[in-house]
Amino acid sequence: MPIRPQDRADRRDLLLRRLGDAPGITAATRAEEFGTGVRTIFRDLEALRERGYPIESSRGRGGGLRLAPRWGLGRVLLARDEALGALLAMATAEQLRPPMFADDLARARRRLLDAFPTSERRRLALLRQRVYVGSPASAAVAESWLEPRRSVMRALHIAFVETRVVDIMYRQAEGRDTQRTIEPHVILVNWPVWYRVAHDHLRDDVRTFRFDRILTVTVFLPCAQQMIDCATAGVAGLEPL
Amino acid sequence: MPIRPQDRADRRDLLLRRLGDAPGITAATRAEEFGTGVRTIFRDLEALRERGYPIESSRGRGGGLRLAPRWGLGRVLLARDEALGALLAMATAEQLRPPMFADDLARARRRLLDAFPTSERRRLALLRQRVYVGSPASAAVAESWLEPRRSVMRALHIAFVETRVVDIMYRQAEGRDTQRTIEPHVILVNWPVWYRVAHDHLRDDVRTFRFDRILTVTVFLPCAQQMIDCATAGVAGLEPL
DNA sequence: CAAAACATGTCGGTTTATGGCATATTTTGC
DNA sequence: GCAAAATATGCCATAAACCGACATGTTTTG
Repeated sequence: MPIRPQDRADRRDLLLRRLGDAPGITAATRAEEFGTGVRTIFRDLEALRERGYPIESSRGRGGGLRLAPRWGLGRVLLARDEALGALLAMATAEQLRPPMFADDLARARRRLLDAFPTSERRRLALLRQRVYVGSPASAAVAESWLEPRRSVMRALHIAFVETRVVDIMYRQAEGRDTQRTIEPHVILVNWPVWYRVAHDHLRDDVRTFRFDRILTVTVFLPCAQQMIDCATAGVAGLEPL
Repeated sequence: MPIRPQDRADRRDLLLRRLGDAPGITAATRAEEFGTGVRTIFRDLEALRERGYPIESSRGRGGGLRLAPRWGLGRVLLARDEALGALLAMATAEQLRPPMFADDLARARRRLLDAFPTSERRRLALLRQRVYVGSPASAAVAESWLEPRRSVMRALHIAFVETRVVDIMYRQAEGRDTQRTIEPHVILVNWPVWYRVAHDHLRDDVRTFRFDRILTVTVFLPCAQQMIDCATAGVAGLEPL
């Protein structure tokens, strides 16, 4: 079952992954596997090592090749939204002050940020400081927590990472619904209740809004004075420009 | 200031990033920037589009190229430990049941897992289920929380992801120190206090251990009956095989 | 000591990538 | 409406690279 990678780069990526997957295979076997010459495999190994992958080899009978076992992942390809979700999750976790993996986490966050275009990097770097984990909700408050609407959450998510101004319809504790124009600043977790801390334009004050009490969201698009009701229309039209 | 990428793959990655960074540049400018022909740039564009990157172009005066602005990061290169840290953070954040970015997060987690060698993937996929966020610590307990030792945490981190058996020296609430042989199962966060839930071999029971009360850690290495005191010797010797 | 494996050098043939040119198409400015 | 500017595509000769094969050296194991 020889594999035929399309590209040289392809072949090298594949080889790297195989080396991590199944250690101890000889170069000759790999050559057969990829339908190529042995020399090519060694050239690939050289190139990979030059790129910094710690490929180990043992000579003699029973020898073979392997990628140092606790090393390198191949490349991780994340779509933008996935990377954003990951960043937010990492920001949240960091707020819990994990004693165990904090260093690795910080480095991973920086790497993830580096993958964003420079124009966004600065903005997203601050995102971490906009998530807070507070003291937990009282039993009574936690009791009343409902699953928030997905469509509302999608819109709030975007408004949060883009720091856009939104109009929301908010159901107050007494049951009255009011319209607010707020500037989303900060997310606050009083577990299991999630809040948004925002500047309320109407009251000119900082208030907290429970996610599950936000009924509809309207995002203001700065570029076109356009308003798109994200709660009903989805977010497809949100591409700026 | 022409840049000279080493490789064709390199050049294409660079081009992709530039397209996201600075939109609206013309192909001719890019060619000059990379010290290559215009034709090559167009070929690169073709290849990148084939790979699925939504590169937009506008013709005519003032036209140019750009990557659709909210799209694709380039490749994210994470070292193994960084990826593990990210996974753990994401697991922790997921336990908080974030209403906002849960979907993206789950997808990102899967992508990250896919980058691990198949042998580890299954094991790491279960890692998510071994992190719990419980009800928060009482004021009295939170008050007594100390910063745990870094060296201890490093060792515990490894023992956790590898599910190794460890010997610990544990300081009980009354101040007595006892030696335990425990099997690390689960991490429990009663914010801000982090616990390890583990099976205690001596008592044959499941107990919780506060991170800040664990004084030393000794990790058992299954392969060589060897024991390495990670709290003092670091973890360099932990490479299995 | 011989076999097995990694590692490296060289060489000729082949493949591929590249750059230049021509050309079509779309958009914009005048 | 025309010229200029830009994307987009095809073709081709050439230069670069890649590759396989062979030779050779080195390390490890039985």
